[in-house]
Amino acid sequence: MDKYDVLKLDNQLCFPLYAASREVVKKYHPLLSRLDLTYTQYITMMVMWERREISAKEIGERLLLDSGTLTPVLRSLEKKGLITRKRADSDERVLLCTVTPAGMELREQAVGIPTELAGCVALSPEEARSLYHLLYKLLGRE
Amino acid sequence: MDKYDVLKLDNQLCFPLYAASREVVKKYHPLLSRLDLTYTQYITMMVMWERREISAKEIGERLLLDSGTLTPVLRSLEKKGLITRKRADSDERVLLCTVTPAGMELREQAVGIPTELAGCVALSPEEARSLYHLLYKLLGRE
DNA sequence: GCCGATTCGATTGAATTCAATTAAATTATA
DNA sequence: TATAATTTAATTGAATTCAATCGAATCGGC
Repeated sequence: MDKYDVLKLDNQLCFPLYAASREVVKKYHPLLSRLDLTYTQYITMMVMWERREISAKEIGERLLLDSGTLTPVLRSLEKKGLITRKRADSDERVLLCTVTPAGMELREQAVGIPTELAGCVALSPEEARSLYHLLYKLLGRE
Repeated sequence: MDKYDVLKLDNQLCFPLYAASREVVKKYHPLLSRLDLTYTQYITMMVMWERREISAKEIGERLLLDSGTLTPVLRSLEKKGLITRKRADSDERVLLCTVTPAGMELREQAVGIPTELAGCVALSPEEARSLYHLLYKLLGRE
């Protein structure tokens, strides 16, 4: 036991968090490529399916993404015809995003993905619940 | 309760994993910038501090990173004088990385980081342990 | 109305991240 | 020994990711 043990990879909490996140996103790849979506585009569409019309700022708050990440994602979703982007009448600084009918249709093809992915995860339902709560606690959201 | 509930952001396990990973890496940023290291460079140096001499392939296995990510990281660490890169005599395909004296000295400045970061994390020791084990289980490594 | 502060989105630049491919070297097999 | 298969890095290309900065629009106090 020496003072450098705190710097061992196996003693880090952050590393498995970082690695697990990348591994799970990687598992989504084959499923999402069938919908021609990246993972970031997918979670953005999740917000759009829930809210139908929402400002770019609110999307960023929900996903914890800043505009440097979100701006190209939203543009790409608009280019695919899944959302529209327009300035709000009441405040020209606000970018309003609205899901299109084609965007809503995509939800039909996406509905199988969560269960399909759950099959790839080696956690019991209680473990998954426990992990979920710990992560939200880590995010300072409960 | 309709069939689209599985697509709600709040019902995803992957999203808080993805968001928490980015948030925690972001917390490292001010600490690591004092060492002129990015997070990826930091965990690579952790491996180097433990192993002193190791092949690029083994680093990738340890960090779950492929060569497309690792190659520029190793080059950058060499450029800073923290490691050296050379081909193995026994097998020219193997890239051997060795930590330099300057690289070992950097460990002295890094040793405070884990405890400094622990202060930013709102989890009790038991919760942290529990999260650690769940993440390694998710990674299929226990 | 006027001016400074704030908000919002876009832009830029550096670093990841990974799939897919290539190239070189080694090993295994006929 | 030839040839095929495998291993290991490197390269390429597309998409993130975020810090820092900018410009336009709005808001607040006077």
